[in-house]
Amino acid sequence: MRGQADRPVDQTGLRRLNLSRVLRSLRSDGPQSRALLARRTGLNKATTSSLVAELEQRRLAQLGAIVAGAVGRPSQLVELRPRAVCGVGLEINVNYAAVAVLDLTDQVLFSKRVPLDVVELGQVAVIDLLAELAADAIAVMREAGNWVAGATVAVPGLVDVENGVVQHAPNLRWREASVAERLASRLDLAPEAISVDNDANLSALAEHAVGVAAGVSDLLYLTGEVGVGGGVIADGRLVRGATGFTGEVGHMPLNPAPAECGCGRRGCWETQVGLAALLRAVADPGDEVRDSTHDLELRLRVIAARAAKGDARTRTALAEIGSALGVGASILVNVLNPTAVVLGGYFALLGEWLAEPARRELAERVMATGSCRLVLSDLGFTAAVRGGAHAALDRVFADPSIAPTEIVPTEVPHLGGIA
Amino acid sequence: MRGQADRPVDQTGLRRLNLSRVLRSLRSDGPQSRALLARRTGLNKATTSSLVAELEQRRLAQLGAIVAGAVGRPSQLVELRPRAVCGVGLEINVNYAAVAVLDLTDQVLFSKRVPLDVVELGQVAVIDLLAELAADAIAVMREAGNWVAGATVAVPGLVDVENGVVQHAPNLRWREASVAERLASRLDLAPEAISVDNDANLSALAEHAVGVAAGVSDLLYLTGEVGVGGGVIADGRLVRGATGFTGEVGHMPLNPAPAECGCGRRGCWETQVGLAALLRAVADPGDEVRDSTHDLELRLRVIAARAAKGDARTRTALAEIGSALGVGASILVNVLNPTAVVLGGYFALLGEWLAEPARRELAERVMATGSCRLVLSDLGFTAAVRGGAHAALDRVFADPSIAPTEIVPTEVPHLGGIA
DNA sequence: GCGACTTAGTTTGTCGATCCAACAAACGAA
DNA sequence: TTCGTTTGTTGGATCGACAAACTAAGTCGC
Repeated sequence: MRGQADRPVDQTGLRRLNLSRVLRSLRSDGPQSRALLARRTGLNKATTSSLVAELEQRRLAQLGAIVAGAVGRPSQLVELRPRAVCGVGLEINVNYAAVAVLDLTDQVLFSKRVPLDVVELGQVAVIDLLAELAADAIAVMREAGNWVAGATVAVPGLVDVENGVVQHAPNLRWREASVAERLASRLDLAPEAISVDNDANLSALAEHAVGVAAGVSDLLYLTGEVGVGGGVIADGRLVRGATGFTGEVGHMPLNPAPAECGCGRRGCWETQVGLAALLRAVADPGDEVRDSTHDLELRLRVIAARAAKGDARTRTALAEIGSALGVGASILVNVLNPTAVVLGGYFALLGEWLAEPARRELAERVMATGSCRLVLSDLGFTAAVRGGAHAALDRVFADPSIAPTEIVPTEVPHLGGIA
Repeated sequence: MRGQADRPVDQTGLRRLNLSRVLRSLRSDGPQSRALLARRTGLNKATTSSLVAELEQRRLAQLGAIVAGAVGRPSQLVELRPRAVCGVGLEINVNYAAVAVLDLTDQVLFSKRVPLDVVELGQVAVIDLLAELAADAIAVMREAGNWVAGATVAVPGLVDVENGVVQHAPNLRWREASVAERLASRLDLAPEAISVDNDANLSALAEHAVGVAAGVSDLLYLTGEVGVGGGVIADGRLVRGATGFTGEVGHMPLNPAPAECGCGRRGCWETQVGLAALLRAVADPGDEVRDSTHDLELRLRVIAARAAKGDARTRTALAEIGSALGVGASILVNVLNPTAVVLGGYFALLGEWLAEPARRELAERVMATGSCRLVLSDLGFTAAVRGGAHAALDRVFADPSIAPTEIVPTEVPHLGGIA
């Protein structure tokens, strides 16, 4: 549900493009005067004023404080308008569904997470439940007078982004699920405003936009879940690959011990650093942390607590997994040469014990020494929804003219009593 | 020597963009009528005519055959103009320097290759020699009335593309070489028309543009030289990474036998599939193919001949290297999910024996089964220069208005004798 | 062989977006 | 208080694309 070509062919297209330039400058450079905005965008002062006026009417920007103190006429700041235009991020995972709504300033306006058993419920019921969740959030937003720019669904699996179809999500046991279509029929949103993407991709976007790697234009996101997911951002753009498989890093054949993997192959990286490998390494069967009926996050905290206490087995296991993580990451870093590797999912939760061994391997194996740092995500399990909301908002930043204009009561000028 | 931001801010910028759209459509869709061009670009017929006229004046396009036979008025084809505007590709490698000049239709207008010992000559002498080579080519072009759009130098090493500086080229023993600057002072070209890039990157561009993977927008290029180089194109764009190290795939730690690598580490992929590994595997010391005073291409042909004859040692060695190539490639394919993997350098020359074992490993290890094919480059050792020439021409495709207008004698309309 | 139809390309006038230059507004500095 | 500086607005001027009407040049059907 994307894919219109770049088409600034006529003057209105040019206007769209310049509106976008100004809006994006407000996002990346913060509040600033129209004069500065003009210098930064290379546009004329007069044009900039006109563009800002239009952004105001579309409720995307607003005039703020007046800054005096310097030589010359004081300037009035232009800033992104909070709580007026928002984007909806949705997520389906094995154990839960979630929503988050962000505004243009990346403020969270709404957030909800419900546990559920996706495999048991089945595709249709889950999507309908997600639609309800989304509809609620959208209703709340509209009641508050906000305009909803769009919604993006994060799914752990292979997604045909163009058509909004989940092609294969092994952990959900889904195949060929037309998520966007089904959602569109249940939500009061334009079809092109609804999209679906891989969860690691969206998490990478979130880290790029607001997380620990904000503004980094080349980054690699690695998340430890049931599998191992990867999201790649190169030169500020998400890399999806020819068929959307980019980031299927869990199945790199790296494990020297040819352990069997769920994918049918042997020696996959996942068999070293996946969640199953972690649990097997830190505890025997029957241990509470291996009881999958318990909440994953709680079990991970138990593991973290044991490591903190100095439990030898736990520490050794985490150190080994950290090393394996570093070895795999070093390969990716040599190929992609990112500025930062961001660890998410359980990697972030146990990062305190995983990061150091991983960094050691990286330092030893990476060619571009010193140019890449390894950091832990602080978005936790909300990275995907935030990324989704951000992706939805990106539609507005790319083309601000899709935002509706406020119906301004056209100030009929008083003509001194004449009709 | 690049990096102006995207700046279609005013109407002339819009015009530039539309000129580019038309020109690129001519490249990708071939000769076509103005009416069809208008439908394809989404521009108005009148606008398209005007744009084509300007492209004609800049000698980028020309009117060609008239196509009749269908209902309606016959159409006149518009096509890229051959032999009028050209780009220069340059290459420095360990044993040779090379030039190639291409026109807009990818025709080779000039080509030359001179053997030399780069290490012995030293930076300054080599660059000066390259400048001479380039100056000759440019002189020939200008004599023929052609306009030279720019020149791009391919270097086997890490390049700061922005500033045209070779930061480190181990095989050349170069460090911090201001190639672009030095070349600019010796060539009659604008500084911004001269750029430098990694040879594998440019080769990947060549394969993307004219080679076996023409038009493929997600591809991985792997070249076997002294080291192993990689070039990544994702979504039609070259991926360079944060510091230009993208494609340093030779040093992925994959070799289970921890053989020592030139980089100081152990177990690098290069120690399995690099040229040194090949030569060691196929022949004992003293064998003619290991005599580095001979031309590499000839020695490779000897190896190919032995394999063709059925020599057991050669065949076994090639099969093993092919497998190792496949294992490494599978990792990259899982990460990047390209449509095609193109093998260049010595991989292509010995491709007949390397490809099959490599394909077997790929088939076994790649997640996105069936979506990626492995092919051999047919550009041989000219891939880098061709890619360079293409990169130079890309400046024109991106902004046709940089091409000079032909001085057309402005037809003063006869005003019936009145002064 | 002729008119009806179809498609290619041009001409003319209009619209719209940006730019430029002049100007008003509001302040600091001397 | 005056001068210089900077912000933001106003009123043409310019330029590029578009729409619609028109000319050109063929095919098709009878």
